[in-house]
Amino acid sequence: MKSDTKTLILDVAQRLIQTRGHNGFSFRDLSREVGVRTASIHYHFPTKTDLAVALIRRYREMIGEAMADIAVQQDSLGKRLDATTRLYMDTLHNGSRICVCAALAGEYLSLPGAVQVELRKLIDDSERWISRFLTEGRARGEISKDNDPHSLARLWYAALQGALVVSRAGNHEILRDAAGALKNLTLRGM
Amino acid sequence: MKSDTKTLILDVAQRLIQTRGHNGFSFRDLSREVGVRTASIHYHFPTKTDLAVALIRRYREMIGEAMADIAVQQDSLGKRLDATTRLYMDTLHNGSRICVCAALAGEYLSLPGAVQVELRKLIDDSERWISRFLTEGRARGEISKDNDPHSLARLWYAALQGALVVSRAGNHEILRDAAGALKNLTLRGM
DNA sequence: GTCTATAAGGGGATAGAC
DNA sequence: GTCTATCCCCTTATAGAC
Repeated sequence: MKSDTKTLILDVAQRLIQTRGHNGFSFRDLSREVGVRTASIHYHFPTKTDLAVALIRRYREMIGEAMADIAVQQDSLGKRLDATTRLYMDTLHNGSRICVCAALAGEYLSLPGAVQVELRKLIDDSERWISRFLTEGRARGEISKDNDPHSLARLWYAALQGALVVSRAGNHEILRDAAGALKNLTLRGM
Repeated sequence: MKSDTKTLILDVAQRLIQTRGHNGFSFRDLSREVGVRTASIHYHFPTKTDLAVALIRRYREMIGEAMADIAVQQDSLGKRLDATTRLYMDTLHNGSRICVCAALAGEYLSLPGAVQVELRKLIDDSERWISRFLTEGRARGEISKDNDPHSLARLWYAALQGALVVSRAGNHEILRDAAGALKNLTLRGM
């Protein structure tokens, strides 16, 4: 059993960050939900910064695995973009969560330096995965050669992150509409 | 002189929300920067919720005026989208701020109900302005009739908000690249 | 690994003097 | 309008018993 306290703390902390942000939860909140005292949480993660860093690192690995799965299971650009969009939709529909990236980036200038560093790695990684999908799709003629896959990847990533954030506060249809419109534009005429 | 304490409090609070988020600043922070004691801030805004609500309301008016100016000064869809993009770029380059919308939406589930309500109004308003630009542009034949202006407006708003958030934490070129790519896709072949 | 107890400071908010 | 003084609770974090 690796479903021990340490893992449970990370699970709960991640959900709290995705719903309330880094400054929106405390060790006390964690304590209540995990079922141990705050001192026990400090045993596993000496400081809140240690916890946040470990959490982002784990999240980055999870995203990496999910995107690698998509790369293996989906053979066309259209399907890969759909699957990526679905990944974000699932996040939103799982307790109104947004991506850890957008949640933390929103309060970026209040974050400890070590957390900022991990966050940048998460963004770089995620952007690279979408960039790879677009580059491979372009090589296979699935989108116009006029497109710069790197800029287009940044657009996709920004749009997905932003749609998640705005959808939660506004209307959940925004994510579906925005992603649908972007897919149409990306593959138009192909 | 309307540049009184109340206005100064709103100015500083807005900057702090745009850089650190709602849970990332305190009355003490305001006190230091405005130059009055926290009790004086409570005189102008009894609770932090009152302050946030007033601030979003004012921000919404400012955005409305800026978008109305764009509607008057720019006569083509391309120019209007460029001017809107520039509005967001200016925000990012003014002390690494993001839009009040994205800053608050990131910690949505930790916000007081009254603040959530004001935030939704801000999102609706902003989306409507972009939707109007796209609808008018479509009627003038500046984009394909295949586009649904409403979905496209949601894409534009999500992309701009997300690009701002991700750019600040990652790389400021993301906003330029994402907005450039989206403009190309939107006007492609026209 | 988890607990109790506690430190030292920050949080929003109020009463009442000036 | 702004101040001092204060309330009461929450915050992260540590020491040391079990």
